[in-house]
Amino acid sequence: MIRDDIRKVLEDLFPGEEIVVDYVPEGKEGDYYTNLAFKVAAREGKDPQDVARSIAERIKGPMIDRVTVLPPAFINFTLRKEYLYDRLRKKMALDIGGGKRILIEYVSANPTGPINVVSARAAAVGDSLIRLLRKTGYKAEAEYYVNDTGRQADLLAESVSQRMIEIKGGQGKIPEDGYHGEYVMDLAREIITRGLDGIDAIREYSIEYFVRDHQEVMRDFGVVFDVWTRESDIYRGAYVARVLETLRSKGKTYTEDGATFFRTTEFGDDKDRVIVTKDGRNTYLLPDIAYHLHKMERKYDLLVDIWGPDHQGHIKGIAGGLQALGYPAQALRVLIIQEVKIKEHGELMSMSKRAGKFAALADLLGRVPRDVIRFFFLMRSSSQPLDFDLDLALRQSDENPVYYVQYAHARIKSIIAYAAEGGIALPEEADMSLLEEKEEFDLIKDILKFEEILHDAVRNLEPYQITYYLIDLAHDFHLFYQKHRVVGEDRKLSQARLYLIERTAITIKDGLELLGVSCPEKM
RNA sequence: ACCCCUGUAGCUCAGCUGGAUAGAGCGGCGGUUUCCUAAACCGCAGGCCACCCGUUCGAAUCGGGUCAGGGGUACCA
Repeated sequence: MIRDDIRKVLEDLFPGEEIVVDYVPEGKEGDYYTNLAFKVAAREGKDPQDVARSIAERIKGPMIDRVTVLPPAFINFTLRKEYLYDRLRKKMALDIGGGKRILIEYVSANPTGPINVVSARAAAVGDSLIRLLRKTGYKAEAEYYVNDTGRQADLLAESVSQRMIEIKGGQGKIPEDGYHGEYVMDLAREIITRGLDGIDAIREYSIEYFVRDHQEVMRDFGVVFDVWTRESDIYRGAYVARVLETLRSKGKTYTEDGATFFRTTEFGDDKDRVIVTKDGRNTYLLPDIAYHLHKMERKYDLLVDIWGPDHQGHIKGIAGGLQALGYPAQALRVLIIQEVKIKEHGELMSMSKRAGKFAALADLLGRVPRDVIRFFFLMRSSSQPLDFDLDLALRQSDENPVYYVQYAHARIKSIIAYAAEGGIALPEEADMSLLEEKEEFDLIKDILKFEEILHDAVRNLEPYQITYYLIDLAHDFHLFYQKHRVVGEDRKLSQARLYLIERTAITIKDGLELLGVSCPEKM
């Protein structure tokens, strides 16, 4: 990385100093800057600009063409052209992970209804993270957890069986906290047609019905999971019993009013949580801790959970559970993805399961192309609530940023094809010293920046940064295209520019790939 | 009452490990095509970065408080 190369030069001059190197804002001289002089001057009580000048004189590096000091005391670096050409020729150093194993669990929607748009956002983020981590040298696996047992499964079965009674002309009564959605009717009809009866058979069929549904919808969304783990497997493997036993023996539980409490307050929770109710049922927390123990025993270097905002309160319970079992706090990272609202005709639509007609991902996929959905979901930081602008998403024009990026790629491919027709093939190597225009350098620097963007995205586990980068890159390409002809009289120059735009196209393609968005050759 | 997220241009949002005149897209207004895709490009207008106090050479960014919006606070998941 260029950023690190510069940082190393500075670290040699100031060992142990925490050095910040960042991009120079548009319109200022230089490419990267450091604020080092401010810190040194503050510490030594000297004039920052004097300090900056004396530091600038001592800076030398093969990548640096010019060092400029700008008030109040910025030290700016202009990169050498030859260095840029050279970097462009080289492969990017993308092995960040060194083969570390990371498990990302996401979506994990209960098999009691269709997948909603918040889960869809988690799917887009999770899948993109998997792609990003694999690209950067991690062994990343995607996992979907299926809650196929417990109270919710019972409630679903009960709701379905009551609907079956209604369909048959009887008087059904759905439990108050049961499932009232229209989809339960469809399921009830299907079960009647199949001639199934008895609550166990109904439960099993209903659960499998939604597991299949989730698998299909995820496939349609282009999201592939490596492992589908079931809660029933966790029980069968006696993980639940083991967790309970371990917590007890370590004194992390106590009994009150007949219920068993786990001392989550020891791990920063605001109150202790029940894990076994007074009538002897396990709450969700216990099997969930057991599930995480199951993950841990599969030997991952890091567990990542992606949850919706409604699960915020459970972090302490799970994290505390793992710590109580002897695992370090850093072994688990929980990402909370904020909510999604669909906006149509300027109005936000309710996302409640019953009221919202686009609450289900399958419905949204029926109206908006997959590429657009995924791109839009990845345009915001996960920690930000997201308003999905349906009108903009449906516009197949310049205003839609997905097409803006894809178009840059298609345009490049078209130019390359045009050049080939005229007898100028895409060169393996080119004389890059012919590239001297500002727009050309901007493009080269953009391409090289990709490596830095990926590093940042990995560090923050935030793929949305890639989305912004791609819009930026596409813009700089379009700008270059507007000002300069690629295929022209000068054959050597044409080849150099072809090489440059091909590298641009590859970067766009790689970037879109990380987002799970397609990259058409023609538009 | 407590916990989490948020408050930046008319709208949707970047920027927040503190740094240079606060950026982009959309919307508004005005331009660009004898030429490789106009799904493009350029210009103009538009901001007490919610408010107050503090830390600092320096605050949209960090800390405390206030106000406003959303979500969560089950022996449900």
